[in-house]
Amino acid sequence: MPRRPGSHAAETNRRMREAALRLFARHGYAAVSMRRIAAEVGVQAGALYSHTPDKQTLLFSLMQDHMHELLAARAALPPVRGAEARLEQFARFHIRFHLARPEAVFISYMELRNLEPENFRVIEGLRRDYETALETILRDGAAEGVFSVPDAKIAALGLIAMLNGVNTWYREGGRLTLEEVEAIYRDMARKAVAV
Amino acid sequence: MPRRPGSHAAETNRRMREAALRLFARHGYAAVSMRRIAAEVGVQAGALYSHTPDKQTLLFSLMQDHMHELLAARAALPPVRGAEARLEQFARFHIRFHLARPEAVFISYMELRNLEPENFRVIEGLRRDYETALETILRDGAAEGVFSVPDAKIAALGLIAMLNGVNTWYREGGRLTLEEVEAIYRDMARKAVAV
DNA sequence: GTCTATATACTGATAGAC
DNA sequence: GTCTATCAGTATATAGAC
Repeated sequence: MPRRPGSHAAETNRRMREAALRLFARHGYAAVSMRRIAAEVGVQAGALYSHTPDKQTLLFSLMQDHMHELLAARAALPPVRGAEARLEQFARFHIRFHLARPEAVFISYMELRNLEPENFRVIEGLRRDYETALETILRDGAAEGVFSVPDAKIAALGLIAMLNGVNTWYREGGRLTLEEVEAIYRDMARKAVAV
Repeated sequence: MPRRPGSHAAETNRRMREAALRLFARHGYAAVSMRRIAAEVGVQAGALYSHTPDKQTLLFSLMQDHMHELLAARAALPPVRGAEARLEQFARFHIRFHLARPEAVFISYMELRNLEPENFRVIEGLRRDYETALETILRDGAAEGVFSVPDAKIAALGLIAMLNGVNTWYREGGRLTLEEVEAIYRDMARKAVAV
C-alpha cells in the first residue's frame, strides 16, 4: 500500500483524536485551541479540518465513541444468574472499564455543557441507556427480595456516582491494587442496596 | 449614607461574583469572558478590574469562599454521640448544603484544573480537610465496631462521591422531596459501611 | 492531505478622562 | 468607580497553492 508524501490520513486522524482527548481532559474543551491540538499532532491547524468539520464535532465524536464502547462492552459481558451476581459483575466491569480510559470518562462527564443542544441530547440518551441497565438489576433484585431499594432509579444513580468517584483518586502503582479497589467498592455497592 | 453617582462598589462586587458564579457553572471558566460577566452586571469590562485583580483570582475567590463556608457550616453542627448518628448527620448535612448551592459546588469540582498551581493547592487542602472529617467518623465507627470499612479513606471518598451525585439530577419540585432524597441517600450511606 | 496566508472576531488586561 | 479606547495576542475557520 504505497503512500504519497504528505498523505497519512488514517494516522493523522488517529493522532488528532488522541491529542484532543488528552488535551480536552487536561485543560478543558474551551481552553484548548485547534492550533494546540495541531501542534501535538505535528501539522498546521488548517490540516485538522480535513479530519473533522469543526471543533464541536470533534468533541462530540470523542464522547459518542466512548459511550458506544461502554455500552458495547457491557452488552458483551457473559450472562450471570441472580441480581446479586449481576450487581457484582456490573460494579467490577464499571470500575475496570472506567479506570482503563480516565480521559474519555472525564471528558464525557465534564464537557457535557460544551455540547450543542442536539449533540447533548444524543450523549444523554446513551448515558441513560447505561444507567437503565443498572436500574434493571436493582429492580430485579428488589423483586427477588435480595435488594432493598425504595427507588431503583435513584439508587442506580447513587451507585454509579460512587463508582465513578474511583477515577478521581486511583493511580496505578498507588497504595491499593486494582483488585483491592474493585473489592472495596463492590462490597460497598452490594451492602448499600442490601436488605 | 449618600452615594456618589457611579459609585456602587459593594453592590457591583456582589453582582460580579454572582454573575461569574452562574456563568462559570453554566459554560465553564475558560468559555466565559470578562466582557460577558460585565454585561450581566451592567458595566463595561474594564470596570470589573476595580473589584478583582484578574479573572483567575475571581475564580479562586469563589471557590475558596465556598470551601470556607462548607467547613464552617460543618464545624457548627451540633455535637452528636456515636459514629452511626454522626454519619447520618454528615450525610444529611452534606446533601442539604450542596443542594442549596449547586453552582458553587459545580465550579469547585469542575474548575479545579483551571486553577493556577498555588491556588489549586489551597483548594485541595480545604477539600481534604472536609474529607478527613468523614474519614474520622468512619474510623471511629470501625473502632466502635458499628462500621465495617477495610479502608476508611477510600470509603469516605466513595460516600462523598455518592452524595455529590445528588447534585447532578435533583431538581426542586421533581418526583422526590428533599426529605425523601436525604432519607434514601442516608440509608444507602449507612448500609454501605455497615457490618 | 497539508501547507501558507488570511478573514473576522474575540480575548484579558491597561491607560487616562471624568 | 466607571467610562471609552486600545494594545497585543489568540480564536475558529476558510482559500488557494502544491
